[in-house]
Amino acid sequence: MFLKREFFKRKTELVARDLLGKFLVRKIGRNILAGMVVETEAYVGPHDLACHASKGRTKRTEVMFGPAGVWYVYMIYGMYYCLNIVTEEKEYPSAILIRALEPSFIPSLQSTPRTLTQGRGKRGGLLSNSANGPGKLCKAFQIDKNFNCTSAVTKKSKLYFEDRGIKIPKNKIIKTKRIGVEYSGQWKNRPLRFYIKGNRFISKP
DNA sequence: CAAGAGATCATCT
DNA sequence: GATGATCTCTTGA
Repeated sequence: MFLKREFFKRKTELVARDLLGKFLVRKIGRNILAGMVVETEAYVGPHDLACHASKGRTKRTEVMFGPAGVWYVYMIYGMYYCLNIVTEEKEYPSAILIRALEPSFIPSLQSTPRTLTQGRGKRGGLLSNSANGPGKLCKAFQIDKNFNCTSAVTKKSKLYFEDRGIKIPKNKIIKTKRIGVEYSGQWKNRPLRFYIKGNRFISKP
């Protein structure tokens, strides 16, 4: 089943944790790519100095002040895109960065199974290094600025989440500090990064 | 292995 | 004009 707005309209930390084990699904023409979310980071509001919205309401951050279940995609370092899903109530700017996916086959396709091999070289097969980072997963899933401000919770969306019945037990979830936010003062050490313990598709231990 | 540099541009000052 | 929610490649121990 596909995740609706209600799922995202909750405390960001909770959503970030619950997103582990869910599947990101991307439709490209007749093809479908999917991957299980194995790593996320929460950016939890206007006082979170690592959250872009802490700098105020600007053209770029506007989307985070809107309703939950909308994509926030931005370019970073002039080279990569980062995919985020907006959470919580309107007017409360918060989002979750999707940091890594475990590539998967799509059992429902009876034709040749597709794997996540679009992003980088190498021949077919499950690549452990094609979606293990926010920039790389966007490349692999062909996600760019066109998705910014679009909804993830309408049926016609070409990018959305599914619950396929996988539950990650609490003792399998690691909670630690976020990556690349050294500038954010006290917030840099807050445990707002979540990943599945022992999973080999995460971006960093 | 770890550490450092460079690529490259949208966004904000 | 500076900087970054990144990644890959190079260097050196």
